[in-house]
Amino acid sequence: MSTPLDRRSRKRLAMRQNISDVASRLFVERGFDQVTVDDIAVAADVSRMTVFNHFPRKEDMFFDLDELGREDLHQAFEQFDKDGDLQAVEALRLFVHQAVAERRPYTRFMPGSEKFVATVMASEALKARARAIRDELTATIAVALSSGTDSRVPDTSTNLAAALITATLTTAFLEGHRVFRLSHDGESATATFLAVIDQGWRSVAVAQNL
Amino acid sequence: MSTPLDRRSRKRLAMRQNISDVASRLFVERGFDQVTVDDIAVAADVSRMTVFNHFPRKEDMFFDLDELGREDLHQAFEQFDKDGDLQAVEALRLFVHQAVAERRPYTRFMPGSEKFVATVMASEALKARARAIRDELTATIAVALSSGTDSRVPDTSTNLAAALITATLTTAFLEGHRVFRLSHDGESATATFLAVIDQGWRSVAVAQNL
DNA sequence: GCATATTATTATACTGAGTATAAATATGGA
DNA sequence: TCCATATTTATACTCAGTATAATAATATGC
Repeated sequence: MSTPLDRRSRKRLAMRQNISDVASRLFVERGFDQVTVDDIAVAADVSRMTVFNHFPRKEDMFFDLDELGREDLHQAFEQFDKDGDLQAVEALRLFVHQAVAERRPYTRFMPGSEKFVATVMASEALKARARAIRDELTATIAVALSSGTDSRVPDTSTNLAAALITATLTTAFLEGHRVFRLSHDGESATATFLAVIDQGWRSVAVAQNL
Repeated sequence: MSTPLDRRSRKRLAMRQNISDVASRLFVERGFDQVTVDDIAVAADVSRMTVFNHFPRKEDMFFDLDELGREDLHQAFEQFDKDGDLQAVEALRLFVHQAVAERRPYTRFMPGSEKFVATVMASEALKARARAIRDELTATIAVALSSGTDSRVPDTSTNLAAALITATLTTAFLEGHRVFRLSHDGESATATFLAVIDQGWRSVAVAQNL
């Protein structure tokens, strides 16, 4: 998966990571909209243009996309046979459960992630980016669900299923954090998260059966 | 509902409408991102600040929110008893069917609306605003669904139901327009739209029954 | 090592959305 | 007409994002 990197690539990665880290710290401390790109450049001790060289949008420094489990998702679909939509949908549900069991970062409800979520919630720009990522995820899932079918391009039922799945994932995530904010109990937050997942998935199954 | 307006209010409304019309025409002609607020101000023969006085965001000139059926939605809920979620959900489905039957603007699939959708699709900024409106709608529906219950504040199941409903509405809309783009047949586009609605609503019913 | 091509950083200048403020103008009521 | 309240306007600003060209760092061929 990962080839050994030469020095240039390593330095580039390190630069990128440093900018992202510095920016994320500032965002959490002061709020996304209260931090300018100049602030970040100064704090990271680079020029403003270097920041934009690594991150085309300010929001990208906070949503470090590759960390959010996109590659995981691809793996999830590859792990299972896909000769029917229903199987792929169930594979996805199992993947989510597995991710929780393995305590992958994006499935954990704890003070750290609470601050992350709070920072997103406090900024229209970050919420907008989160919504865009959500829609990209819907498209990705729709394509994945249809890759096992004849047409290869998502039909109406598949697009509906993908939209319902993403809606479920989003709600599970939000409700999990809502419970955590109220209870400060990661266990019950996770339980809520998985309950929403399973409840939503049963709905998708209905949509799948025409 | 509407009180008779004095001249000042009438002038204000007319100014707002004119700016919105001029802007929308330019957006459709050239694309949202190819039109600056200055362009709009010049075309409407007002100062730039007047434009922002009536529309805090550039996107608001294209999404004339009150035209998109928000008040209709409130009416939809008021028309029905709400002593249980299931009834409110069904009321909403009937409202959508009724809106189609009455050929309300936002349920029509025709060349005019095709250009509208194409303009939105061609602009990240407009798509972002559409997503934000979608989330607001989800919250509105969640509150409406829970207003008949004891707690009055949406619980987890209600939030999931609202999210599934919005996902269904969005998919129905997009699939309707996709069919129309392919077939140029408003009838089959509408049929697809309603089919997705009913399919999605059956899913919601499942989520509602725990 | 040295010359050369490639890539990364930087300075500078620009566009365009959105905000703040205060002056000027229009409207409504007495 | 006089006064109060809205509305429009000019001006100046902040900040994200883009374009470009110069400089610095790194990789490669010799």
